[in-house]
Amino acid sequence: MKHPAGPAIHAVHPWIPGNRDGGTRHQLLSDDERAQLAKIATIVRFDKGGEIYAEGAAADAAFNIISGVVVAHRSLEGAEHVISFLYPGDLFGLSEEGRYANATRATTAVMAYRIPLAAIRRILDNNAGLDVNIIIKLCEELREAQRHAVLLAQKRSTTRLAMFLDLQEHLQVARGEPVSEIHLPMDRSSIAGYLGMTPAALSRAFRALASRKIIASGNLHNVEIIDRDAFNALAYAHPKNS
Amino acid sequence: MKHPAGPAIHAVHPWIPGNRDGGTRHQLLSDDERAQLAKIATIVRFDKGGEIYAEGAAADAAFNIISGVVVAHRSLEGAEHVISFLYPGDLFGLSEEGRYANATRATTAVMAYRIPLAAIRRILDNNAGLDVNIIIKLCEELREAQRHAVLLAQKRSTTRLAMFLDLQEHLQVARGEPVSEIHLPMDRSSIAGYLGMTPAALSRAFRALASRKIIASGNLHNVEIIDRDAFNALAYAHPKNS
DNA sequence: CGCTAACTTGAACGCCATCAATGCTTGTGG
DNA sequence: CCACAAGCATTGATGGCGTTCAAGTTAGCG
Repeated sequence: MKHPAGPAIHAVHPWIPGNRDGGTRHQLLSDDERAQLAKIATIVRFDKGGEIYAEGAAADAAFNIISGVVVAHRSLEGAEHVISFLYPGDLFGLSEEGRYANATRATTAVMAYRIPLAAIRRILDNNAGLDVNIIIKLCEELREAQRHAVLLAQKRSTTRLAMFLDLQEHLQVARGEPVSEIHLPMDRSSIAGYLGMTPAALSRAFRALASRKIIASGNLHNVEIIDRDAFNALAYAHPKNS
Repeated sequence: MKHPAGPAIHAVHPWIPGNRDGGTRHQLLSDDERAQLAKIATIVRFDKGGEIYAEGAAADAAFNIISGVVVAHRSLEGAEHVISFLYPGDLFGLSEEGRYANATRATTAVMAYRIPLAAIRRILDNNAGLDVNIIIKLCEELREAQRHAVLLAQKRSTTRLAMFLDLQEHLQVARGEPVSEIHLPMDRSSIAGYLGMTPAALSRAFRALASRKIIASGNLHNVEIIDRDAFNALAYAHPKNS
């Protein structure tokens, strides 16, 4: 991951039926597409906690993460609602309407490609192969947003937390990282914002799962699932899949 | 709307900066694209309450609504979470992975074009102009899913209801329908499922808004906003827009 | 016109928000 | 390397709000 060849977009393929929950992400861009994008993209760096763009600002570029984690959020009168967590291989700053629909902030140190929107539009108009891949990526983001909504509709905070941990674990698998422990790079208040609850409630939810011997967490950013059956009973109240 | 020329997809344009909340939807397909799709599409009809496809079923076709309203939902152990309401001009059955990710049901009588997925893929590969429009549509669906998540993160049921009514009103404006009253074609339990609460709580929320003279509803499927300022104070706790 | 399903209303319980105080850890400067 | 400070995370007590279950009412459909 030192010297990447250019922007990289990862997604699971929406058409090819994969194993339901073991869906692996593929690189969507060909080598020359990456090279083409690399010519117009610049590499930008953000410190931990740094703002990438503000909600409502004029949208002039999209971003493609090289390393680090970004959190997309909207601030609504005091409280901050987290829209999504973005990882390397993700593309953001695209699904807007002339202006950014939400703010983004680096939740760890971040390196990213910055791709001017005008260039993207130009490529979309000329290049036939690229846009199908963007469609695939958008489908993935859409499915994730809908999963997020399902998560938020749950009433018990332990259920929401279990579903969140399950989601993070799946993402980790898809990225090809080891999964003995679930890694949570973001801080507690970001997780709370994503789950639609307060940090206090989130802390209690962690404690509840830990005291029921379902999870164990040494440090703040790592969680291990001990009782997989009890965990699944919480997280999979819904899709009878797998 | 009697004899349509073929499938029609409506969406607000994500790039052209429109007036923020007065965003009007445009027809995304050219006449010959519609004609081309009409050749491979069949018209199907569903009774009120009829299932269009089940969650997890093999996805073999997408649908484009001609008339009526469809509700996309996922059943999680008893409770039914509503993902979205789909109106004429909407496209669904697309953002999946070989299988449908959620079930859909006609919440009113529905007429729709049924477009085999294989045909869509074939067109996407050959036809350069069509896929940009699908990207636009996907961006719109994505934004809506994210708005839905923001709505679900609200704690007070009256806030969620107000945000929902606001959303429905905007959709009605975008469709070019009169807006003196907000029309709600779906039944209460579908709305409750969309808002992540029980029908009982939804009923109380309606009553609360009515007794505070913010809304008035004669019949079950029509609501009028009486006190616009108080309504906006509830529904717009967040985007400092327009 | 009667039936059935949907919606409303009521009472009690439980969960989460709130507010505030304490404990921990991260980073900074001595 | 240690001490300190500032944020972040946890914990405690209380109250409000929505769920639950049940009964009553309305509306829609044959």
